[in-house]
Amino acid sequence: MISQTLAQEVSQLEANLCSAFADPTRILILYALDEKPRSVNDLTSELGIPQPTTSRHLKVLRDRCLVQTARQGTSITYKLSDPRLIQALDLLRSVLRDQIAYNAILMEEIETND
Amino acid sequence: MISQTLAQEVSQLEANLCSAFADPTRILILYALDEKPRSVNDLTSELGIPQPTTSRHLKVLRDRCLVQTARQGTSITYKLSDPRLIQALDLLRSVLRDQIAYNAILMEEIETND
DNA sequence: GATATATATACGTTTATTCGCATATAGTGA
DNA sequence: TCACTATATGCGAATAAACGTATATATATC
Repeated sequence: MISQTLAQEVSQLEANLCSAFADPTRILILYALDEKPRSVNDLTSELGIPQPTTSRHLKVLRDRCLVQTARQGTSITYKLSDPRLIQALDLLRSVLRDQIAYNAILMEEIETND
Repeated sequence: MISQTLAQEVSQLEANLCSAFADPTRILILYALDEKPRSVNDLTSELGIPQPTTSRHLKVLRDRCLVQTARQGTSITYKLSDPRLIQALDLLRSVLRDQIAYNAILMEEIETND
């Protein structure tokens, strides 16, 4: 039995952090913010989604301290709070790439044996 | 406007992968499997959860190819399919640690100014 | 101070997730 | 083949997420 409560507490926090990644729009937002800081309006027009949707996704990221805000005159600029977030996402993306490559090989096998 | 459809498709896949991380029990399972491969029963008793719960969480991981299975006699051994999954989780955990450390400093500041 | 623009929130609805419990399925070994 | 054990699934209930539309808040400029 792995030491309970502490490990559970940590994994609870970690899962909560990860739940921010469990939405495709938020992934796009994070990568966009990694490229350069942007305002809500910038993100809204670049992603082609309604402004309230952008705002709500940003709130999810803000609540978990994944982004930081700074008012720039009339607008608010969001930026990534930690580059490791993108490092982690890139790692997962590389896993994804290998999975797809593997599936492609399987597909070829099937076609060859056909 | 960032090139749509392709970027969207990728982020959709990535979000789907990440949704596997959005549950504390699955985080515990992944770390346990990283330590060493285990059967469903092993995980069930180590995590202290009902067996059907273990099985369903494993299904989520299996559906996303995050774990691999091998029958060992009467039981089924699960193992991590890619070490990068833990690398990514560790990165996020380090972000979490820094967040907590930062909050601790803030707390001290408040107490000092009190 | 009033208006305009940027951002955030409220509300209701729809869709996913999770869980407990019961039960089904599938290998194994006699 | 039959029963035993390990694993998986079905079902219903409870909880949480996401979205569209409307609206509120806040800063800036006149």
